Amino acid sequence: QALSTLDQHPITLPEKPALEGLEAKWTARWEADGTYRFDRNHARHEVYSIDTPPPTVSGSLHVGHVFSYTHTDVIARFQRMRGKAVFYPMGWDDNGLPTERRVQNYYGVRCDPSLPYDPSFTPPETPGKQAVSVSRPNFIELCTKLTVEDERAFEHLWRHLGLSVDWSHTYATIDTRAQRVSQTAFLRLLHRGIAYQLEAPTLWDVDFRTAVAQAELEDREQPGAYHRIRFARAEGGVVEIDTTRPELIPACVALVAHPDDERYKPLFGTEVTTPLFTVAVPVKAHTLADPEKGSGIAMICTFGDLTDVTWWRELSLPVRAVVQPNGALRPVAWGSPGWESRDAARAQAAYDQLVNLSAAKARTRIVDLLRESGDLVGEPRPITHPVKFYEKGDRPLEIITSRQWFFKTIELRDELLARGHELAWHPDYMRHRYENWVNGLSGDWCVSRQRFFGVPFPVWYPIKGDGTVDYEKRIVPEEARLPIDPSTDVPDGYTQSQRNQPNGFAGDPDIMDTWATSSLTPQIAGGWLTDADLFGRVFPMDLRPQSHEIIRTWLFATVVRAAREHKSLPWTNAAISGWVLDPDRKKMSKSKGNVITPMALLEEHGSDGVRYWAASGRPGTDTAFEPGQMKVGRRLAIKILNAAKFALMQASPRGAITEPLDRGMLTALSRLVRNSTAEFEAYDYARVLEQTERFFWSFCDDYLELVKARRYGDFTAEGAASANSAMLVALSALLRLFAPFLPFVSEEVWSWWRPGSVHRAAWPTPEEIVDAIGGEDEAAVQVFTQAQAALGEVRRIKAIGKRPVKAAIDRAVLPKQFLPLEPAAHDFRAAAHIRDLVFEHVEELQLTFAEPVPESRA
RNA sequence: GGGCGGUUAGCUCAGUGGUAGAGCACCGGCUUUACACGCCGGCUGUCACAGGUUCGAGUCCUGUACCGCCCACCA
Repeated sequence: QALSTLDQHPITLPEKPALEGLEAKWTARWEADGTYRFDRNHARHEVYSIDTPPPTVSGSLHVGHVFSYTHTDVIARFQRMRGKAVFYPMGWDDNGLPTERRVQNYYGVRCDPSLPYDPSFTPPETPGKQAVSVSRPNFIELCTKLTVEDERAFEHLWRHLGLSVDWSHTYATIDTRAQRVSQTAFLRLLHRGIAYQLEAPTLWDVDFRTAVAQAELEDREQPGAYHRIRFARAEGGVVEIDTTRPELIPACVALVAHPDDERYKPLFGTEVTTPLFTVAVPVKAHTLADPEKGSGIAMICTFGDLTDVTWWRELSLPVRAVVQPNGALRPVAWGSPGWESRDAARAQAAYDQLVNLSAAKARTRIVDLLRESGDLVGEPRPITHPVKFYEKGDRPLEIITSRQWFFKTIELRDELLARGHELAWHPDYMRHRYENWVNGLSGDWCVSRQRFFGVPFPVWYPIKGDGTVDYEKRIVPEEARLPIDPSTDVPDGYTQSQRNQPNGFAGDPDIMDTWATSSLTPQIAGGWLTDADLFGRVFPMDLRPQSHEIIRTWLFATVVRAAREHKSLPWTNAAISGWVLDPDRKKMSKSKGNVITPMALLEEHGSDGVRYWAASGRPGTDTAFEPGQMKVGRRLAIKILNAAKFALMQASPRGAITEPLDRGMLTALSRLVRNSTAEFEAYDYARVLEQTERFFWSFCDDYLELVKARRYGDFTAEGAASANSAMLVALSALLRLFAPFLPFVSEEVWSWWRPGSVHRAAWPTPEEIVDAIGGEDEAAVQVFTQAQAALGEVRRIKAIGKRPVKAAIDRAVLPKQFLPLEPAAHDFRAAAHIRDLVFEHVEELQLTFAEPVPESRA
């Protein structure tokens, strides 16, 4: 800011500046003043909009959240100071299994979707031993009630951390608006044939009893064992297969080997008989069979793994399913249609020992049976192998045939790759994860879950006269009716009494995958459907901040939905945060028991101190949890208080900035501002902090120390005026450079002498700084930088005091380096902390100042 | 098996072809009138390894090793 404007405000300094209490003071003030309120009276290009990740409120916030949300806030504050109207909403992810589990335990209830809504229901005071069954709407009410309390605690923490969120723009992924967006988008996809229903083998969690999507899988290395099993050949003899899942022998529908495998070529087209159950199954050829694995020939079961599904589909095999949704083997009447056996009595006798056992228990049992029957060759050979798990599950996934909703995504692959290319990634290499995922998509997106707390599918089905549900004839509501819950709401033309009756209707029992709703966060937060004016000003958004492990889920799904609904990207930039690692280099997480309460950290180190540590983490880079860095940040904040106090405590006289040291410092500062702005534009906030901090410490330790005597008036009034004015110009710019990182201390110091909030002040420009000295002063920069270097040398002379002074100066004060210092010589002579030693020998120094400059350096 | 990062001081990490850096930790000195929550100084390096390009490589290229993450078809 120009010198003249710096003169316009009175300076009010506290006796003893301190960080304590700044969070409470300024969060209240910012709220009262609406400092971070989004002003929608701006066109799209004047807006910077952020698709804030909605944290899962049923969990607790941990230091990883503080880390990544600080990154977003730093960017938001920068953009705001650059003059953008920043749209920075906050969402709460309260939709999904984690909340559901928490509510069940907290209130002692269980959701039963067949029950009618009870408006007068209140949960028991203390959860009873027996869970109380409640309707889905009642269950959702309890979820909402509990999450509201969680959200309050989260908001308090976020405010204390200093997030510059506009708290009038909040949403929850289960709230009415989100449900309406989610259901509307679903119905539109349904009408366009992009959402479809299919009865098909699906990955299934037997504990949660729900389908899960490809994106929610993880592989875990599990102990297992190869079992070599004999199948009887029709013409006599046996064929041996290896399997890790012998309990699925009753579900075996074929054997398969590679078409080029000479060992098994003679068997293709023949039948073999399964052990124990004596079922005749064909031997087939398929290229997915690996001759190197096991005995080279595999058993196909319905269904042991995803390869089984592929074989089953491509080889047109029948289904013989034994695993139930709860993971136990279902009762089977051997000899009945589909379960034909050469010896049904023997099959039944064997199977009766397995029925209703879990897969793991059935495996143990069948091994005994196979051993007794002589069909087990040798003993099981232990191995460890990757097994697919639901990421939140405890038991391996099964594959169960069920009716599920899907969104077509495979057909979109090329467009999705193009969108990923179009998106600006920070850091850029994160785009590979997305491309990797899109290229590896193996099926359409299964979006239905057999759970309760979520957005229901807004669909009913007519029931035929014979009482069967007609899934082909869906009944869907008008968009204007949304959101609806088909388990309690009644379709037009029906009455409640016709629910689940012949010639009546049935509601779709499922809910949507949590990503099916959270993939619409830009639409939910931006007011799609409800506030077209707002939506037009914020969408597509500017920034999606998120962590890298959910690129394949949240980021991917959001890109899919925007491509479908808006034919665009949902945002132009994706900023990917790394993880916080504990001292063992492991990701900090609740399960590992190494999580530190964020509020305790903020109280110990101050929000600015914690933010300093967080903002030092570069985009995408995993960062060690390091309280030491928080202490450093806290010290920096304290230093800012004290340096500002020094600059402001005797801020007159003021006047033209004439001294070379002052002019050089400001020119260097203008270059810092130029670089910082470019780095911030490139989302490299950590570098801005690092370089600003470096400049600031030198500003304190070198510049302020050198000009101290001059500003106190030891020389001329003009010299003092030059120093005072330069310090004010520098302080103004430095405070604004620090403001995105250290919002509390910056605001505190700003309030001593500047009007308004620093967070609404204009981001500094190189021009405003050099304007104060009438343009860049390159010669003065040399004085300034040489002064910094020379000061270091001079300090060493002092420290080496025991050596002969002449030798020390010869070593340290390289004459050629000192030439540009002559204009600052009086500052050097006056600098208190070096005066005592060095300038006893001022004669020597003056001699060195007089050395001519070598040609090579001129 | 495929992909992506990383490897620099005891620790955490910057380093954008041109004399190896910062902070922390450690050791020593200093009540110095903004700050002892401060200031000053010191110690600490086969820049993972091997080749190559270049006048010059921590930096660019090739390969190897190790660490981490993402993905993949569980016989």
